Amino acid sequence: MADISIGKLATLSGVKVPTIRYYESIGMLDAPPRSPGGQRRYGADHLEQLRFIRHGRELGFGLDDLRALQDLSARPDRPCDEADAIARKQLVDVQRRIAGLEAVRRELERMVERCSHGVVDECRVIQTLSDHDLCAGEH
Amino acid sequence: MADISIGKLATLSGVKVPTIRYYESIGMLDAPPRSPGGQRRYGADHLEQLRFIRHGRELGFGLDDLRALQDLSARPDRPCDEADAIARKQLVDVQRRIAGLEAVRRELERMVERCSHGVVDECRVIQTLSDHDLCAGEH
DNA sequence: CCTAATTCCTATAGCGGCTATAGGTTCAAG
DNA sequence: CTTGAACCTATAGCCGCTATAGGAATTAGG
Repeated sequence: MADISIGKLATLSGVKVPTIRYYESIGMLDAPPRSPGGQRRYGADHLEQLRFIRHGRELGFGLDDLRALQDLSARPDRPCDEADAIARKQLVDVQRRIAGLEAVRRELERMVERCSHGVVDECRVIQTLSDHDLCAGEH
Repeated sequence: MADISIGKLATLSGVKVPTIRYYESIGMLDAPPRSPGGQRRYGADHLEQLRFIRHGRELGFGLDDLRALQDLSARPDRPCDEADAIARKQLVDVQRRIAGLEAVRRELERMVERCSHGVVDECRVIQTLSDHDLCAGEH
């Protein structure tokens, strides 16, 4: 499991090659040793680190939050309040975004349902955009 | 309702001053006439145009879609199929995003609920990020 | 009418989180 | 030993703004 090329690491982690280099450049991923010719050679620890980042990104965490969580995971004896707080903040944020998108979804459904498939002048889609008062609720 | 300054237009439309200038710079908003000193002077038509854009943005449309919808609304005798298609595409996209966020929300709720409020080593938040197998579903 | 505060102007850079391109080097298979 | 794939760096671009700097114009008050 050692001396993995960046391409192999990309396949194993599901993170694209340029993204891996980007993570290294901003200090999210430890810089690996290099081959004699200067190419990156990763180990199992890098794969683990990258999977942690990827999983966090899938859950919508920002890279700064993930950096904080990474730092915490390196100190296993510290209380986990901070990690908990970051996750809760993320949950609240996701809930807020869902609520916003639900309102948008309802409005779009209304628009599309009422479209008469006639000409633009009578089109509910265009009308609704022009006049917010045609909307059912706020968004 | 004529000769509105950019600041007033911002208040009336709910779009910030730099954003209005940005919209003009990318051709989303018609360039208004200028005062003798070179300041922008808007009319009621600009306000309407800007409210259209703002409303569309609130519904999550991209600026390219809004440009297409703007063009359509200028041709009231054309069939509204295209506007309908854009709105439907947007609805599908919003539904997809909601579904993704719901999956994320469930996972975050699980993480947070199971946090024992102990030390990092036993923290479900960190553990789950490190090991995707601890997740209930895909996301 | 003059001043001072506020608003306005342009141009440019930065945000997050990548992604794409160009032009070159190294590696691995045959 | 050759070829072609994968690698390297550096830079620019994506979206939709937002912030900053360094001025010029406008407006309200005295």
